[in-house]
Amino acid sequence: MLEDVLGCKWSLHVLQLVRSGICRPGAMERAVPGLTAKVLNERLVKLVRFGVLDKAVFAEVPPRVEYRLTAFGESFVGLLDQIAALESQRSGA
Amino acid sequence: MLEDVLGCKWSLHVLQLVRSGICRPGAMERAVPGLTAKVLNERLVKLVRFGVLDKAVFAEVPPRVEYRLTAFGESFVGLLDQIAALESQRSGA
DNA sequence: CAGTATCCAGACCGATACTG
DNA sequence: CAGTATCGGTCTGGATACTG
Repeated sequence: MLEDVLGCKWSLHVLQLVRSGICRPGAMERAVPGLTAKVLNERLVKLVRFGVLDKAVFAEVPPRVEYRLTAFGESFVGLLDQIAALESQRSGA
Repeated sequence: MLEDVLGCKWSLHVLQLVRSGICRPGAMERAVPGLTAKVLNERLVKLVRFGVLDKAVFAEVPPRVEYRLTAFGESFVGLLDQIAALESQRSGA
């Protein structure tokens, strides 16, 4: 699963975005240069399948969708953060 | 860097191997079906470059090489373990 | 606006052969 | 035995177009 989530360079960005409140596909697409709807969706779907994200669909018009971190997802990105911290600690300090 | 390490499906296996004492290329190749010398080496080199592994070359004949986890590497795999634990906890329980 | 299908190019993996 | 170079197949990402 780690493989699947991190096998794509965008996954981390997506997770980061959701965490910073950018939880709508359109906004994400605009926020990350180079990220296309297709890839974004692939990631989103997988993240949801893995229980990292939750999908909330609002039956409105225009359609609105929001993604949120699940409890599992929170822990998950937390660990990821620790790794990032470890890394910057190594290369930076 | 996370990207680079996990962008390959073998990286985790390699790390796991080193941790379990299988630290020589030949042994690794034999231990993991489907893993070829080329890919193994690519991973090893990158892992060393990132400071996750340490390479020890023995000037013997036949040539012997051993890879070990650095302090950074230890912390790194530790975090990876926590993620794995989190995951099994999620799907298993 | 969200999501999907199609097409194409590029990257990566895997096999083989060769050097030290 | 360790490591590198080359070549070919495959899989994935990226761009475009279309549907709900």
